[in-house]
Formats: sequence, C-alpha cells, structure tokens
Amino acid sequence: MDKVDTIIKQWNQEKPDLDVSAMAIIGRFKRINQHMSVEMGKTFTKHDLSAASFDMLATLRRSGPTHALSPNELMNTMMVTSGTMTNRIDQLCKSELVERLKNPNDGRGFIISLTQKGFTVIDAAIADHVATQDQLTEGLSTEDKHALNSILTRYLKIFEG
Amino acid sequence: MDKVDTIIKQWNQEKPDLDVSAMAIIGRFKRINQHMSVEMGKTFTKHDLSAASFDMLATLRRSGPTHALSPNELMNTMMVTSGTMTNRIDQLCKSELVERLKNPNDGRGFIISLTQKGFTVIDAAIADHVATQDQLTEGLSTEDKHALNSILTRYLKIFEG
DNA sequence: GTAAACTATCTTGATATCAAGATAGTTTAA
DNA sequence: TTAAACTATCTTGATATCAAGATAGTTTAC
Repeated sequence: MDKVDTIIKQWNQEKPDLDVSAMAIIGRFKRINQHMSVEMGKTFTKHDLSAASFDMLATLRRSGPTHALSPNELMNTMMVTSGTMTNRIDQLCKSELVERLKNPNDGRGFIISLTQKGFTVIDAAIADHVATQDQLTEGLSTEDKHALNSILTRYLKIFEG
Repeated sequence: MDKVDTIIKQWNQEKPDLDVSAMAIIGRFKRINQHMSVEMGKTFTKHDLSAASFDMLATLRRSGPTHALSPNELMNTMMVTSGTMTNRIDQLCKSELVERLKNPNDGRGFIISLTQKGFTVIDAAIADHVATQDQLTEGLSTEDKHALNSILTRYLKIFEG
C-alpha cells in the first residue's frame, strides 16, 4: 500500500463509479520522476548548475566538435520556448560557460558555443551525473531494468514515434 | 532509434569511457513524463484549471467529507513549499473554489475547504482527467501495462518505502 | 528584382516556484 | 506557571518559465 494505492483507494471510496485504473501507472510515473529529479538536482547543485543549465551544456558537449548549436536547435532538443532559451543563454554567457558567436550562415541568428571553461565544467558534471543515475537505478533487479527499458521504449514510441 | 538512443550514441562517440547505461531508463522516463504532463495539462485547461489547482481540488475532493484539509497537510501530500501553498490557496480562494476557515483545533492555522462551486468543478474535471489518463495508457498492451505497473510499484518503494 | 511569406531571436508582462526569514500560537518540561 | 522550543502559516525577494508580440534577416514565387 504505497501513496498511489492510497490515492486510488480514496477515489474508489468517494467516487466508486470512476475507473481510475490508469492512475496507478501514471501516478507512480510522476512520483518516481519527481524523486529522480530531486536527486539529480543535488548533483547539478554540486557543480553550481541548475537542471536547465546542465541540460544546455550537456547538449552542446555531446553534439561533438565544434560544440556549438543555434538557439533554435537547442530549443527543439529541449522542448522549451524561445523566451526561455534566451534567458538560459544569457545566464550561461554571464557565467562564461558559453558564448554567442555570429552565425556565419544566417545573419538573423547566432550559434551558442561552449567555452573552455564550460567544457571543463560539463565534463566534471557529467561524470558525477551518470554516477547518480546509476544509483537511481541500482535498486532494481537486472531483469526489472531490462523489462522496464523495453516497455519504456515501446511507450516512448507512442508519443514520439 | 529514438531520441534517447540518439543521445546515448552521441555520448558514446564523444566520451566512450562514460557508462551511460542508466540514461536509457531515466531519459525515457523523463520524456514520457513530459508528454503525459502536456496532455493532462490540456484537460486541466479545458476546466480553467492549472495542474497545480487541479491537484489541490482533487486532494480535497478525494479526502472525503468534510472535504477540508490544513495547508500543512496539503503541502505534505503535494511536495511543495509553504510559500507555494499560500499562493495556491490565494488563487483558489480568489476564484471561490475553496475557502479558508479557522481551524477550530489550532489557533495558528486554517483549514482549506472546498466550496460548492469547487466541488462541482473538480467532479467534472476528474471525470475528464481519468479519460485522458486512459488514453495515455491505451497504446500499451495489457501485458505491458501489467508488467509496467508491477515494476513501477517496486521502483517507487525504493524511494518511498 | 521585388513583394510576400517565413524564420530566428529577443522583449515584455504575467505567473509560479522556492528559500529564507518573520509572526503568532502551542507544547513541553522544569 | 512560565520560559524555551517548536510549529503553522505568511511574506519577501529572486528566478524560471511561458505566451504573445516585435524586430530584423532570408527565402520564395512570380
């Protein structure tokens, strides 16, 4: 009887006609995700980053040389609006982790490029981050991890496939 | 090859020494959760609610008669800070969906009580919400849903058990 | 070649959140 | 009984986000 079971039991008592069976999966999803975000956030804080800025730097880092993308590419990868992206870039420029360079191919835009400092910061942070992610999954058995990953892969395809 | 596979492949290319195996599960988790939040948000908007205010009203509604809880109880259930809770209560009071009543047992505090209007609004919204949740899981096979729910139950216990 | 449609980015204004601290009431323990 | 510790809630100030619209550069279609 976890917290999600309690919620479902409450609904069954208060509104017995309501079929809340999907709530079990979705409710657990949300709570697990929340716990994982909190834990991963602690790792980001250790490196003086937020989840948002970690995400930005990591996206640039793994994109490979020249470690630079346009704000538009970053927006699409990260599912945020243009105003949010401008703000995130401003923050990271202020801390000198990225810089805005003129986009040579498009006079309207820029490319956002990792600085040497940004490169160093993200390489340290990502190492810590994958260690945290390991911890966050190590409580599951190998079979559960395997089964979970295949189901999630099918599930994600419904949304993005 | 979904977006998470792409990210993992990028890391393997850029930093082959990094073991990013946990990223598959956690990355898919995050993305699926994001998609579900967006979809559920549309349902809330239809009823002039935010995810936050839906959550508040639903918590009060399913708590049963008298459909009233203290801000502190609400905070703990919803994992938000006291400032956030004050703000949420203010909003819902303004739209007359809840009201602040003096807590008869504790002079420091209040109880937050569903109004008749709030009751009507949440009963309509929850019906729609469970329909949305059904849609969000209907793409999975019955076996997958079953297996997923048991794994998530074990997973959640690691964090909350 | 040029006007219309499109696109990339930034700006503005509104809202939600959190952390830290303030205020006022309650409980405890000598 | 009363001072100290605790608790419930609110306030304040900072930040992140989004939606909508502004600006400036690019592409398309004729």
